[in-house]
Order: sequence, then structure tokens, then C-alpha cells
Amino acid sequence: MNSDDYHSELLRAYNLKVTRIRLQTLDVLMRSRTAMSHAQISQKLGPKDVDKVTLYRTLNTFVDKGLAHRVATEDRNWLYAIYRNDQAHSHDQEHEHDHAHFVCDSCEKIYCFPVDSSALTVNNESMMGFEIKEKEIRLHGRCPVCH
Amino acid sequence: MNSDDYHSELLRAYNLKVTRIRLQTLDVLMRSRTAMSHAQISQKLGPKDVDKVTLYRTLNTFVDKGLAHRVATEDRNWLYAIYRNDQAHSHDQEHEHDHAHFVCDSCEKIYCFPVDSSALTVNNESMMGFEIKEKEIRLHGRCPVCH
DNA sequence: ACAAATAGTGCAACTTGGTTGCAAGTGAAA
DNA sequence: TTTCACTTGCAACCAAGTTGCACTATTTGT
Ligand SMILES: [Mn+2]
Ligand SMILES: [Mn+2]
Ligand SMILES: [Zn+2]
Ligand SMILES: [Zn+2]
Repeated sequence: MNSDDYHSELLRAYNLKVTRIRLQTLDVLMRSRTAMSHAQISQKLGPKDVDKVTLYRTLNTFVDKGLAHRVATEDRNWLYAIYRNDQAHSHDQEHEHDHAHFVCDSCEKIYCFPVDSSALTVNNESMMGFEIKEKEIRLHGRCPVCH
Repeated sequence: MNSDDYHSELLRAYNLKVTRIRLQTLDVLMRSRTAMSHAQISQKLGPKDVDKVTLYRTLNTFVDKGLAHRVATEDRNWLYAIYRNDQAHSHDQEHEHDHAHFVCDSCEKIYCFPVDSSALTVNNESMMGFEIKEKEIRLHGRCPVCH
């Protein structure tokens, strides 16, 4: 089974029609270890070959269907990443967001990691009256590529 | 000593000239328990009385000088909050970011809290080779106002 | 108190990242 | 193979934030 077949099946599993752009976008995201911006993905696909609006819509669709997720960067851009098997994803009701993001200070890339946030307790005086439902963690540092 | 005098002194302590707009902006931010957007601040100041560009520049200045900080929202906007005395802030080299944000699912407001992130350990297999320098925490749930 | 130097303000134009409307094209079920 | 809903591409649009520039206000030194 080639990777297109695999991707087609994945798309169908999420109730999405199989189209060239979706297959290609999925492929690009699958191959990347880090979350990617619209611009980066477009770049990989060949900017002339994909309309920017179509790519935005493709990414929005992936997010809406729970196949991918968005990460907002500090400079107000969005990065997209596929939920991988080894990561908690939207189908796990319980651990929907038990998922950390590592931001490399040097190359600015963002990596996704599964993480056990239940270890984290943030009960101090000032939090009285706040009901905490989810804990989202963002780590900053240097990625292995940047040594 | 009235609040204008207090704010003037604060501005001077951060090497900023004391101007009407800075005093007013500082006042609005100081009175708010939650981080505020440019639009919200502008609203409070009376949109006709403050130029939008000037307000952006004022906020950027506050951030640059370490008097305030920015929080990026999920829908790629920026919210601004003053560093309060009871919170770790940029002058504490050691705990610069030992600071959590609580996002209310209901009213979407964002609150700042001091937090001890040293308790949090995220060492799992997949993080091999990643050097973690800072831990940023974002909590989601319901704020006391939204019961 | 005054003037010069320096920094802040307001307005118009611009940029970036993303969305909307609509006509034409395509995938998949029957 | 036909059908119909869904997807695509293009142009126009939008919202948040920035830049350039002439003008004005705050400081500092006298
Ligand atoms: Mn992620
Ligand atoms: Mn904060
Ligand atoms: Zn890196
Ligand atoms: Zn609330």
C-alpha cells in the first residue's frame, strides 16, 4: 500500500472527499516533524500549483474535522499539525489537550508532544473560584537540531 | 497621593515620558483584572480621543520597557496586561515567565497568575535531546464571574 | 521661566494573514 | 452515466497592526 492509498483512507475515515490538494497537503504535514504555517506548506506544494484560498480552506477543514490542529504562535500566526497516532487527539475525549508544544528559541519551530498534565498542580490562594478544566503547556528552549 | 501621581512615578521608573495617553492607558490596564485587547482599551479611553496608532505604539512601548506583557489569544489577537507587584515580572531574571494564564471558556477573558512551574516535569522518551528553558502554562476553564 | 533637544502624537497609506461570494469543476453514490 | 453536493480558483474584501512624516509636547539645562 503506497502512501497515497494510506492518505486516501485517512481522509475517508474523517468523512472527507479525496482530492489532489488534500492528499498533497496531508502528505506534507505527515512528513514534517514540526507544525507548519500556511506559507511553509504552500512553499512545499509549489505556490503556483495551489491557490492560497484553497489551501486555507483545506487546513480549516482538517482542523474542523479533527484531523489536524492549529497552534497560535507568539507573533500571531497559525501553524498546523496533524494529530499523530502516538499523540492524544480529539477522539480521546478524556485527554483532548494532554499535549504540549515545544517552541525552539533558535529556529522558532514548534514540536508537538504527548504529555501528562495531571502531574501539574497550580492551586494557590489567588486561584480561588477558578474551575480548571484543561492544562495547556508550552515549553521553550532549544531543539535537537539547534543543538 | 492620587492615582495620576502614582502612575506618573511608575512611568518615570521605567524611563518613559509622562503623557496623557500613557497615564490613561496605564490607568485602564491597572484597573482591569484581566488582560485587554487594543479594541477594549480603545473603547474605555473613548475611541475618538485616542488615535489607534498612538495606542498601539503606547502598548508596544509598555511591552518593550517591561512594564506590561502581551498574551496571544487563540484567534490571533493580542491582549495586554501590566505586570503587577504580586506577579513575577521581567525584573526577576530567574522567574521571568513563572506566570500562568487562565482562559475562561465562557467569557473568553484571560487572567494572569503567578505559578510555580518548577513542579512540572515533562520528561518522557520522546523529549530526548530537547533542552527546556522555560515552561509556560495556559489553563482553561470557568472564571469566578462565569460561575 | 525659557529655549533647545528629544521623544511622542495624529493622520494617511500600507502590509500581512486570512475570509467571503460566486461561478465553474470534480468525486462518489446510485 | 447521471446527479448533486462538495471542492476549487479567482477577485474582492477585511481586521489587526506597522511605517513615514509633519507637527506637538515633555524634559533638561540655563
Ligand atoms: Mn500540537
Ligand atoms: Mn500574564
Ligand atoms: Zn531549533
Ligand atoms: Zn468568565
